[in-house]
Amino acid sequence: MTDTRESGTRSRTRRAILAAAASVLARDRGATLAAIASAAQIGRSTLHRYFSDRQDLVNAAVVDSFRVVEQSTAEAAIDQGPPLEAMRRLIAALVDAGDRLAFLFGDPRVLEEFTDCFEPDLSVPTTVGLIERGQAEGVFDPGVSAEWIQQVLWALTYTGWEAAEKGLLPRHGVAAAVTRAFESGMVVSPAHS
Amino acid sequence: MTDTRESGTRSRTRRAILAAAASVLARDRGATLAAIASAAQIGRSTLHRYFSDRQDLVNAAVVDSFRVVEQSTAEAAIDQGPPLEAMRRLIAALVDAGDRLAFLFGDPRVLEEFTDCFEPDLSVPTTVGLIERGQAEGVFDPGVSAEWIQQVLWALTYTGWEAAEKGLLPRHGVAAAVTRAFESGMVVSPAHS
DNA sequence: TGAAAATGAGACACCTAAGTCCCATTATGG
DNA sequence: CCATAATGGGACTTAGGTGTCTCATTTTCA
Repeated sequence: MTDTRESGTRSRTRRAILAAAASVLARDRGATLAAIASAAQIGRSTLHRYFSDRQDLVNAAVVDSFRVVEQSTAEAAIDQGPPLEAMRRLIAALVDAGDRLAFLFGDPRVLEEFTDCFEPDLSVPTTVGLIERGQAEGVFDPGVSAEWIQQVLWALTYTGWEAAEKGLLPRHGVAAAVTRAFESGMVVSPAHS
Repeated sequence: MTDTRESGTRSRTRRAILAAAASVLARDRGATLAAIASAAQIGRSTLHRYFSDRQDLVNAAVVDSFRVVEQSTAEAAIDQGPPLEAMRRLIAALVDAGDRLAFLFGDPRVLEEFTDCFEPDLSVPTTVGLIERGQAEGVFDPGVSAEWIQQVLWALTYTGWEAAEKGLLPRHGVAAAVTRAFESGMVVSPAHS
């Protein structure tokens, strides 16, 4: 699966670059390659040795971030247990991968360009799958599409990450705030006008 | 308040530029000035006659978008009537101003740079004011800060706009979907684990 | 320890967007 | 109808990021 032909050093450097790219680009999409290299604590020349193009780097960062988020999702075991609890685990996992999610979610066009040429790993349970399971069990709102619920999930998670970034929320309270917002919204009493 | 020293023609052109800038930049932050000028159906030279700098244009677009959103907020009369219904009017208004809101909300750094040097118009009722009023009346969740609720409001509205952009939601259903998500979240039954 | 791998710093040319003028043309308004 | 405002298109320069290359230095590993 992972490249066995790549030396340990190179592999480590590559990871550092991809992580830095996601982190920096999440906060500033127009960030310079020099800025990314600096964040990764490497020289700009070295960056070019790993990724010829800027586009090449962005592509790789997207794929890698996908992989990381997918990994987090997988570790949340969202295909097991009650959907509601699975969702809570998923939210916690997504918040932990905040940088990567912010990078993927932050730019509307990044995702679009890749949803086409991406064949999802079928061995990994999907977020939409969890949502549909929850809808079937009557836990998640069946009145809207699963994709919309997924969008809301990502948006809330991203917002929580951003709020923590700017100090609006404490780091340790993000997952709880997002979960609360996702599950019951912002209105206290059942409000039927 | 508005420039009376500016001719009708210039005023109209200026508005067109600002609207185009918000619309284009909302969808692509790195968009060229030529692209913005093209979207405004004017020449690039003309754009430079109105805004010397790119930064100048962006600043003006932010200020203008603020004004438009503020205007929409004001027309929603959010300081009158039950908070819940006021919020529904506000959401509808924000969705209508989707372009501008997406532009303001889309870039985390745009807002930060301006919150400092911005003195809010005190004659206009504020969103946070509405939220705090609702919290005081026990309608909105008093367990979290008003600012966080505002962030969630904006995030959901933005997500609704974006979903409509990519065809995930029908245009006429955005306000309803956002309102529903804001008020009751995505979970059907009252879920107390 | 010695060879190979990996890196950093810098020099360099290139390209694109940005910003500045200029001039001919069109639209506006008294 | 005419003076003037407003515009569009194009030429031009500038600035900054990008991509390529070289060479000296450091690190890794057998």
